Amino acid sequence: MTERTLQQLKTAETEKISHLDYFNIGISVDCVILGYDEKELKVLLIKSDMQEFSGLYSLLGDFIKPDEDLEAASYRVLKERTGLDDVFLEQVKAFGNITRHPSGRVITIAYYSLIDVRNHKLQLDLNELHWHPVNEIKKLAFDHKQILDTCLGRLRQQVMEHPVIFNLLPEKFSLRELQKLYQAILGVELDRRNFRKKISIKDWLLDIDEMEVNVPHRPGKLYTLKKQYRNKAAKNVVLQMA
Amino acid sequence: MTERTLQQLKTAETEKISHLDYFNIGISVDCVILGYDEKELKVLLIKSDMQEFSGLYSLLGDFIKPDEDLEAASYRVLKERTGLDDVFLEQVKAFGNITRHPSGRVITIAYYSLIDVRNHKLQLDLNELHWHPVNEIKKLAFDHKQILDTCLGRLRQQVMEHPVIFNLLPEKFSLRELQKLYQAILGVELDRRNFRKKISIKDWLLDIDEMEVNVPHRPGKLYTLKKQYRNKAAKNVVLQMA
DNA sequence: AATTAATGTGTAATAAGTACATATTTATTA
DNA sequence: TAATAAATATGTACTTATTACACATTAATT
Repeated sequence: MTERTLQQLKTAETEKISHLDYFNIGISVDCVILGYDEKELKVLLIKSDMQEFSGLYSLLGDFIKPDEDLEAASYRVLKERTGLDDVFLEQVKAFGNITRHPSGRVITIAYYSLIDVRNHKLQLDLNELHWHPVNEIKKLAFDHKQILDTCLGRLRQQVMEHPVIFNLLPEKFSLRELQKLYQAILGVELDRRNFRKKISIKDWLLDIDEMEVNVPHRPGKLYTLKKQYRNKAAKNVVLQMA
Repeated sequence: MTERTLQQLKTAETEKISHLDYFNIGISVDCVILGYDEKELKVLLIKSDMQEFSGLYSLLGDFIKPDEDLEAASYRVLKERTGLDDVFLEQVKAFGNITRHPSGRVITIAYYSLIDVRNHKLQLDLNELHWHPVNEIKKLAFDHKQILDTCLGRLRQQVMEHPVIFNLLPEKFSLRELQKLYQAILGVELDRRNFRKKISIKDWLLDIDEMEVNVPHRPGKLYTLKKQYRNKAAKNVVLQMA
């Protein structure tokens, strides 16, 4: 902020009209909540009942409260919608086209969140929330398709560099499950031996000396993410990037 | 945005108190305007005259107008402050801690911009703007040091992947100049032969069959960035990432 | 007992990254 | 004008990472 803008802020605080000029922009957060289930990457959506978007789904979001940090607002949306609070969440980008919201000017800050669907009990029914396979989504309300695509792009960018993908898996998982998940996110087939070599070089995993159970084939070893890489808070990820 | 939040928006529009609840957050853009001069990476700063930050410098920013796109706001700041309009600009991150602005709640969206200092005539004197070597900056007003560091991190991340660095150089440049700039940004020494190999593999450059002049040593060849990579608009970069 | 569907493992070939030295060119200086 | 300074231009051996690819083994199911 600069001198001149502070000047403007002070002016805005004393004059009613200026105040409205500078403060009638709404600010929201929107969360791309991703889960992995039945071999697909899915996103949590709610049906839009806005006339403009009838029949379309939208991301989960809410307005930011004046006394609420950005991260707090996105965690609150998650908590309110899913009941979860110990989840991975990272800011991706602000979206602010003038026309993006039919009811007025709303700038939104997009976050993406990764959730282990199997392990957490979500309270989906209460809110008419549903998981939708990301690959089948053609159109969403507002600019939410663009937000979704941007967040998926960020996820793909992060996934080979940082151990974020494990937030989508249960604590114990096999290398097959992990590889399938990478393939679902990256949209490519990976060679099994090369994949295992690559993962083992990163040294993220701990062999816990347990085996898969209830699989209709030879069970694989189970692994877990090493403790030092378990960073669910967005803060940690942000620090890594800086 | 969801049903419930739209509900809230509509409520906010009709009730005075709720309106103030949801709309008394200020939104600004702040620009990390980077230039390269005299072998150093520099950032354009203005002296803060807020009491809270006396003696400190701050980034260039302004409030977003209700009828103004985010990108338009940051381009406007650049244009007003430097007179430039054909520059590289990319959004990095929103910063929204409750306490980040002493005068009230202000969420800011940070952009970074890359400018060829030698080629553009900046109107710096009018605004009391000055270039500061980024390596000498210890403290800035607001959370601007954190914003600067985050933007520099983003720049470092981009610089080997995408041809953005050329926005800091004149149209024609030698490989020595390019290497010095990479070194300034990345903070490392690079081997000259390996650097040239790496750059030539990327196939970004066009040999224009000209030589440096007025250098106190053997002149090097001059190169220019191939036309297909000249993307100054932030839009293009965003698309690449998605 | 046979079948199914996985697991677990290694090597050769190619590509990319790193470390490193010498002859050449131009401007400057003695 | 000869010597010096400061850079340019260029290649190879070594190491590391990536890719392509096949077979014996295990447990559950039929």
